[in-house]
Amino acid sequence: MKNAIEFNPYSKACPSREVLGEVGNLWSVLIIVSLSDGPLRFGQLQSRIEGISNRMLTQTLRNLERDGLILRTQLPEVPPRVEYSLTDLGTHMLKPLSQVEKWVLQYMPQIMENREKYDAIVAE
Amino acid sequence: MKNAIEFNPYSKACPSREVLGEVGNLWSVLIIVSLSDGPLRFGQLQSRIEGISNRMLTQTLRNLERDGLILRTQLPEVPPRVEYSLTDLGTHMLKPLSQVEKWVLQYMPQIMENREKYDAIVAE
DNA sequence: CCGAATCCTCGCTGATACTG
DNA sequence: CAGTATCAGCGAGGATTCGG
Repeated sequence: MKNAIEFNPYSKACPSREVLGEVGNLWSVLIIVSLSDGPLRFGQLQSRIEGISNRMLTQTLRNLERDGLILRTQLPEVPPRVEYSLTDLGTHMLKPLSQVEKWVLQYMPQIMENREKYDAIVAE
Repeated sequence: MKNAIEFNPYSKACPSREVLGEVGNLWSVLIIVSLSDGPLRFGQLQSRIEGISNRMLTQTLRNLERDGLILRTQLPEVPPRVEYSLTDLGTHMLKPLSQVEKWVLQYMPQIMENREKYDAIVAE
């Protein structure tokens, strides 16, 4: 498992599966895409991503920081000011992730329609 | 919420958030990308996606079918033969999703490295 | 072979309260 | 402001069994 080519998310124990699940996670996507415009503070993220709990925001930020996708910068001020920004790696991941978000938004109407049809058929 | 432009995953109650979470889900990604080569049967999917349980495979397939991303085709044979294939909509979603998978695989080594560094620092 | 149904558990997640 | 700590619930998900 030394070479990149050997990573395989279809394999049960491969760490790439974990990463794929983590990166694809809703909160991660929303956070990463949010940071595409530039650095944001903890509170700014929390208000932008409506409904994310304190706990989940913290936890997801930590994971992303650990993977090196985002950078946490604590400014020496009072009251504390912490900014989160995308690293180069994070910027790379942003591209495909924002595509996913874009596609979902674009096809939402069709998906909604499909669901209605499906539910109507199943309900009969 | 009639227009596509009005969907917003940053809004708590918007259905696009649910869809984004569902599509980004690990199992969904692996299934959709798996089907990019052509139709696969239930059992084929289960063996390709190592470790997915009967239950999760069924459930995820149903959700994807409901959203209209995949098509379930039951062939009139004995024993039963069921094939799953991507719909046009599914094929559209495949593009960004396979990109995500590709990026993850490509940067896995760096991510692993970042994690080690992070853990080493935190552990001290 | 495909999958529905059931049971059970474990950890994700939210809510709340508290600290530097 | 930016978290950490703790607790409770609840739903995702695995294992197993059964049916078409």
